[in-house]
Amino acid sequence: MDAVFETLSDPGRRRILDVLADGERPAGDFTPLLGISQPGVSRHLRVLREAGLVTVRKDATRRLYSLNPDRLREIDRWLDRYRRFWTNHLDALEAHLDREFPQ
Amino acid sequence: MDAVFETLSDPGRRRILDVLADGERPAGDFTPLLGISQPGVSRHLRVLREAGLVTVRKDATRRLYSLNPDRLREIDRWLDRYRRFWTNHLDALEAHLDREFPQ
DNA sequence: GCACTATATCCCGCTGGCGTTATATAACTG
DNA sequence: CAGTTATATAACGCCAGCGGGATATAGTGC
Repeated sequence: MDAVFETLSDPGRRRILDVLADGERPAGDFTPLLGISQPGVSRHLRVLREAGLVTVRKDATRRLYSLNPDRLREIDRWLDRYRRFWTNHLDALEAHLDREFPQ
Repeated sequence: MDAVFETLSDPGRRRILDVLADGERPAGDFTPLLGISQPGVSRHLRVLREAGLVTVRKDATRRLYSLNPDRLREIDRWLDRYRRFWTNHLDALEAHLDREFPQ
C-alpha cells in the first residue's frame, strides 16, 4: 500500500500506467513517451513491477508489460474513508455492498 | 494533481489525513501521532496545505486543520480510467454518464 | 508590557531517488 | 557462432525531501 503511493508519486510512472490502461505494451514504447533514457525507463518499470502495479511476459526479446489493477483497487478502497465527503449516502452504501459482495 | 500524489507519498501525511477524516484537529495533535518533532509536523502540514489537501483556521493560538476533500476527489476521478478493471460494465457506464452529465 | 503557549520558519546534515553512461544479459537472425 | 536488437543492471553524480535543533512569530492572560 505504502509502496503504491510512493510509486505513483512519479509523473512518468503514472503516464506508463495510463498507456497500459489501453492494453499491454513492450518496454520500448515508453522511452519516447517519457523522453528519458532507456535505462531510466527500465528502472521505472522495475519500480512498477516491485509495487505490483504491472506484470510482464516475454515475447522473444521483448518484454510486454500489462497493468495489474489490484494495487490500484487498494487505492480505491483507501478512498472509501473519504468518499462520503463527495457522494451521497446511497452511493456510499452501493460502494460498500460492492465490496462486501463482489459481482 | 501531480502535487497530490507527491504529497500522499509520505505515510505520515496520509496518517494526518486519516485523522482529519474524523473532523478538524489542532496542529499539536499530530506530533504524538507521527512521533517526530513539532517543526517536522508543521512542515508536513505546510505540504498538505500547499497541495490543497487541508485547510486551516485560527482558534486563539491554535491552528485547526480540516480535510479538503476536493483534491482527493481528483484521485477518485483519476481512478475512473482504471475502474473498469474491477467493476462491471454497467457501473462503468454509470460513472461515465455521471461525469458527462453531472446531476 | 511580560511570561507563556502554540505554531511556523530557518538552517543544516543526511539519505534516497532520479537521471546518465557504460556494460551485461538474453533472444533472434543469418 | 557473430552480429544485432531489446531490455536489464551497475556505477556514479546530483538534487529534493525529510528530520532535527534553534529561533521567530503570533496570540493569550495577567
